[in-house]
Amino acid sequence: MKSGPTYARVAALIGDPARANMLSALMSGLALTARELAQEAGVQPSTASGHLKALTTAHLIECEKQGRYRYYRIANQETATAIESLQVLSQHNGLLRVRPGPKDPALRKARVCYDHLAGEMGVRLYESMAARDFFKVAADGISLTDVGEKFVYDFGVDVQQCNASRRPMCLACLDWSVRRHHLAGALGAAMLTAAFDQGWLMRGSGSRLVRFTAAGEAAFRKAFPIVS
Amino acid sequence: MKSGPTYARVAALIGDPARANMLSALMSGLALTARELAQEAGVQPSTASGHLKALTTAHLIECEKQGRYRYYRIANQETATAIESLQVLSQHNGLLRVRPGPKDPALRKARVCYDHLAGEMGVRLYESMAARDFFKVAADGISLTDVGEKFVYDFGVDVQQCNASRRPMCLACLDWSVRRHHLAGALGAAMLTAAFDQGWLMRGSGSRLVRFTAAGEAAFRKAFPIVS
DNA sequence: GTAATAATTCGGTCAGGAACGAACAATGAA
DNA sequence: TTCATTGTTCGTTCCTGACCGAATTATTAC
Repeated sequence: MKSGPTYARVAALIGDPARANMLSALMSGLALTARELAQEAGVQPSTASGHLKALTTAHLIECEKQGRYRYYRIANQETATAIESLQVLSQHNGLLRVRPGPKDPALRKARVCYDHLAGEMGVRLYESMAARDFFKVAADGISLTDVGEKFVYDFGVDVQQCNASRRPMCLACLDWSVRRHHLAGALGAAMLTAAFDQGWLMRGSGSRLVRFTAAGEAAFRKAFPIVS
Repeated sequence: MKSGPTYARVAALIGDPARANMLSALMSGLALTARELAQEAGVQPSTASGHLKALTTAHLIECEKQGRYRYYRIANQETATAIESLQVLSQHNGLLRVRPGPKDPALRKARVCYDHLAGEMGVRLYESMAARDFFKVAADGISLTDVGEKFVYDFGVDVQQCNASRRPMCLACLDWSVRRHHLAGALGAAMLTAAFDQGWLMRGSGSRLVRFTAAGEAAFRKAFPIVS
């Protein structure tokens, strides 16, 4: 019985540290370029290319060409579920390291996912805007409606500049801490910048952590009410 | 970033073909000896010993000493869940091999899990007996009550001989096809043998498949009614 | 007591695959 | 056009870890 079960190959793919680092980065829901993933894994681009090819042929990730960039992302929900269950398993079995106590709820509440807002507040922003029909859902993604465009303009976002960037305008990014979506893409980044400019929040001690000021949180909740 | 995320180590452990073969065998819910697992993996006992040590220290499996045997089993539900999700992922992505069409439902209905009955009929047997208080649940496992002992005696099982064997008498074995329990252990094996002796069922074409005769299925359903 | 079996530890061999650098192809910017 | 940047392929090096066999320990059978 030389060859193992079919799932052994998949587990071996996830089991390599470099590839696992790439997958972890992609678990943010963002699509990243090959170079960014090489950086994330701490290997040379040539090495990363081989890993990305292996992951792609196994259908764990998929690739989208945009100009000279290649954006990679998690291919399907099954892959995300498998990685999540492995995370759960390693945290459960690794009795060594405990989750940070007071830091964790703060991170769950609000953090930066690369350059946009994630956590509960990020989910609130997305769902509040979605409930008010600021987004238009198309086959290739989501985009702003007219009223949505007016809203983000009033919020302090230069819509023209967002459109000009090569980056996808709007992205619905799955939030793995709360299992719901938040807003990513150029618009997500621009809105976070606008919120910073208005003094609503500041970067916290950790690299990903952001903290709302008291007045900023009140203003945020008013600007993004929960609409049923 | 040389070292990967914590779950990479777990995935790598599962990713080795020999270890994956062992885990697959243990996913039956049975506790197996080191030698049986070496056989299952197709490696020498010395090699298997190293694998088992690695899996044990990672808390993926756990070991119980009984005389000169060491019984290994899946350590916890998190491990089983992770392996299951990897199975799902590999089946979903491996577009190559399709599940056998007509064979599958028959296997779901009734099959042999090593030496006892599994599948829907196995679950029915266990749940029917449990509903009639034939089992007594203790901290270290389940055992027969007095009425249960009388029942299996009438069924044609030599209870004395079952007790004499070193093997655990009763085991509740999780059935991965229906996510419910069926009866394993010495009693499970003896009851399957008794059912064979009564001519209720026969071994099917596949090694694990068993088929009920029409009369046998009727008698089985009468002997193990669904009690609410 | 001796023999037999289960399981582990240790030392040595060897292949798979992860890493890098160099060269090349593709695309966008000057 | 020329240059810069992204990403891939190829050839090479090298190290981890999977495997086996022999020896050792522990337990049961005779």
